[in-house]
Amino acid sequence: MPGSSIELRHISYVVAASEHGSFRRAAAALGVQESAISRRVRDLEIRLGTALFVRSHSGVTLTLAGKQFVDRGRKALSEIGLARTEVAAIGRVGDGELRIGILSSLGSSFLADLIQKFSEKYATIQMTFADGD
Amino acid sequence: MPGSSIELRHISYVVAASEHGSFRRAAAALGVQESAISRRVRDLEIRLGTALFVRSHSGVTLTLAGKQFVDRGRKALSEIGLARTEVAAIGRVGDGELRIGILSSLGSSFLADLIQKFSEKYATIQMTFADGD
DNA sequence: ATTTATTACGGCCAACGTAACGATC
DNA sequence: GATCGTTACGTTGGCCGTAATAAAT
Repeated sequence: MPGSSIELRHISYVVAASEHGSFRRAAAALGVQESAISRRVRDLEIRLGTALFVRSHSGVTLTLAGKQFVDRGRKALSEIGLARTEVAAIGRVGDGELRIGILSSLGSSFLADLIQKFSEKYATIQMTFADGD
Repeated sequence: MPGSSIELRHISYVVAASEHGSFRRAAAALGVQESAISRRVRDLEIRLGTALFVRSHSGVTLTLAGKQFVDRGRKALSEIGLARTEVAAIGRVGDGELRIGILSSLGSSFLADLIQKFSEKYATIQMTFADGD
């Protein structure tokens, strides 16, 4: 049994290999060993029941199934990339704008309760606790 | 240092938690322990730099960032699901239609070479080797 | 008492790096 | 010799389950 589920790293390997036309160059670009790409791709092909690449001594070429897989895989990777940037942007909204002159470690539960109640109603609140400056 | 990259399993946890409104019920639905969901989500939040859920004693609720993340995450999961079914469909095209009266173990290299040349030109060929019947 | 999330501990296995191999150019 | 993919071996780090903790209903 190969790995139990398809993960984004596996998809990255396939996409990189398709872009570079070779497991070797894909591995260099991703900073891993060539054998890692070879094994991940092979296990993925076993799980899918279909070859994704045709191997030759001059590199690798996508099969028809491989092309479809790369199309979908790229979209999935793109969605996650967008998720990261969007979430990071939201995380920065209001960053540093609210400053409360209490150290959280003092832990008067009044403030904690207040914030808790507030955050339950407005689930978008972002809290940043600074210890020093 | 939490895990080094966002993976599809982590996204599944977040989506399930958002659908069930609780880490506990999400864990039951996915067949894992509640602590696994709690840890994965926490590490993901650290990596993203933003809370995805507001925790309470009655369950969890998505933050604004969490909603965005779930939207994108669902699309990514959907793409991978489509990739699987499409690739499986392609893998089955022509299955069993080509039968060659030679056992691959006999290994006359002529046939192997022929198939290799053919598959280099038409990268969509699917090969199935049967030993017996 | 039940339901909720969190966290420390120990173990497992998926994935990796290293290294050796076979094949082609 | 250089480039390409594959495979065996040993290791490690990410993830999990168990179990204990804490807070609220």
